[in-house]
Amino acid sequence: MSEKFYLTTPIYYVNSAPHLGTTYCTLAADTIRRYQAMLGKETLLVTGSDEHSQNVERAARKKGQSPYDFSTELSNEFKREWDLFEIPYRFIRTSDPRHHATVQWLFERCRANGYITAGTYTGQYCVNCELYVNDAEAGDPCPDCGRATETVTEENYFFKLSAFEDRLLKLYEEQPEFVTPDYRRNEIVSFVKGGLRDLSITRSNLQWGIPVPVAGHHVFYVWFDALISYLTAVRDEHYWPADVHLIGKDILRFHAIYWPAFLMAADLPLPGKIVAHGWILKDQVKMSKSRGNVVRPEPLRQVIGADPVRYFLLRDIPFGQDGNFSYDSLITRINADLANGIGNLASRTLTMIRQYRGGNIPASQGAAEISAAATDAVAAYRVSFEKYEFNRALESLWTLIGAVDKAIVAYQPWTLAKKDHPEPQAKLDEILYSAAEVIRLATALLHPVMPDATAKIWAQLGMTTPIAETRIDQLAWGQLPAGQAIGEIAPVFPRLEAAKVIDRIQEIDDMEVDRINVLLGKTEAPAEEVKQPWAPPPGVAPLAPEITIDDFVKVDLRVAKVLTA
RNA sequence: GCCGGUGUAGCUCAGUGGUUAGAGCGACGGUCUCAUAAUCCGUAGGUCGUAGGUUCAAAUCCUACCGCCGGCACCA
Repeated sequence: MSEKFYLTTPIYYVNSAPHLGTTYCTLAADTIRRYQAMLGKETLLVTGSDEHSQNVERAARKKGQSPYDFSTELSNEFKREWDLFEIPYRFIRTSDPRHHATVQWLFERCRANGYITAGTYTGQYCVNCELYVNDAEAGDPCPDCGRATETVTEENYFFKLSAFEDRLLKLYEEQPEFVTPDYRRNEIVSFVKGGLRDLSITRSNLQWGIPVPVAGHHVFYVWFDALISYLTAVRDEHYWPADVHLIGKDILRFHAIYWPAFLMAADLPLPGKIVAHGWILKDQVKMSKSRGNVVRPEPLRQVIGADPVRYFLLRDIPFGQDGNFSYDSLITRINADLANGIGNLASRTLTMIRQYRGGNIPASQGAAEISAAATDAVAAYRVSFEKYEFNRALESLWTLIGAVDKAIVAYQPWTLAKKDHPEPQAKLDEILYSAAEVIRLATALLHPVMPDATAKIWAQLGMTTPIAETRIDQLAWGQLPAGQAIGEIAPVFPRLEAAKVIDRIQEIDDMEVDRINVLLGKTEAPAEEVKQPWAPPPGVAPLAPEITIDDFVKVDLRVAKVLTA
């Protein structure tokens, strides 16, 4: 009976289509899941869609659809994207009757244990937008429409979050990795130490939601709905509790505080850890619909391919921190590490094996320095990977790849091949075997990150066992069988030409935007204004015509501080 | 405002008291030829945010200031 490993992404809100942020999280989750599978575990990745909200209801109505039909189309959009990225998942919708039943069941359990109370909720509400505005004072403007909000008071049900302060602090202390990375844990600890207030978990004037099993009309509000989907997805299965909830830093508090408290209140086992990642910035600024700088995954996948995109995101961004996305860094990274790095190493090694050894892996122990470096790299990779430090894991592997490239130049196999004596021939076997064996080890370790490309290299090496069934905890130097016939050689990571690639991405992105706008019921294309050249605001003199560089060097620019005026 | 973090080469970062401060990428020059105009070698580039202090010795510890980032209750 193998160990199970259950992890989740957030269930994504159906107010928009997948973007690079949701894709990042899902790709990372897929990578973690594949890694755990290669440790021999029975794995499950759950993702899904969060559908109940006033906003969704309004968007659907505007488009002339029921909230359910609207949500169905959008959740299909997420499924479609993960399918295209070839990510295996189990999908849960909050509109699913099974989920309704689970939420109600959990509510009853919490209530039976005395953690649900009836109370009065008072807050600010925008009648126009039908929106609860949370940290607003009486009369504050609505963030959406700017009209004054009204103070509303209604009878609600509350969750006694305040009863869990001590137990939560004990959890964070006894299980320090419950919240990862550690700086996020510190934030959570200090927040809880500051005292917890009870949580209003129902609303009486919303329609599109899960009915609360009490007299009168109430539906569950936000978190006592969304979080519970993780449980719904595996209800009555051996997968619970989740080993990892992978989330963005913006929803950490709900996962690290509310969620364990709900589960404690219901006497259910707690998840293993909450892992929070950062945001992806586009050219150093936060992506947002209003800025019109949202990066969509589909053009990247179509033009560059899923595997290089996955590699870039995990290699270039320290997991947990915010990271920057730019076409320039993407293309540079792919060319340097994939095309010139591992791709070229595989290519040159296999070609030499074909040319000098008739396409059969030579028999050799390999070079001592390389086998030692490889053993270290494998260990370092695993340590970093299991701490979710993907960038460091990958970096340690590329140090090894660099060492092999260096060794090839030092050995000069093309010179050795011309010498028909046992000694140089043995040296030739040694370097060729070493290089091929490093490729095998690196490819196996990289398989969770780049499932498709690594399978191709695996086949080129002549491996006959499925790469996904390789046990990465059993990798050791020297397992590449001597005499094995290599497969057909073909480049796996072609070099990218920046200008062409970017043009093609833009082209596809334009089509994507149109398609998504139809889906969301938006008629006019938004955010076009950001592409307009900058214009001076009223009262500011228009810009003078630009000058050439030749004129510019003639300009004498000086800075002065005005002391009196 | 309060709390926490951070500021090191053009870019991304490593380096928590001890030799002339490092890596990758990018730039430039050279080289091999097995390879995807790849590899490899070399060069350029840093008053380690600023000002003090502790110490025989500080990027590394302390203080102040400046900049940036995060958290400070319901942001899916």
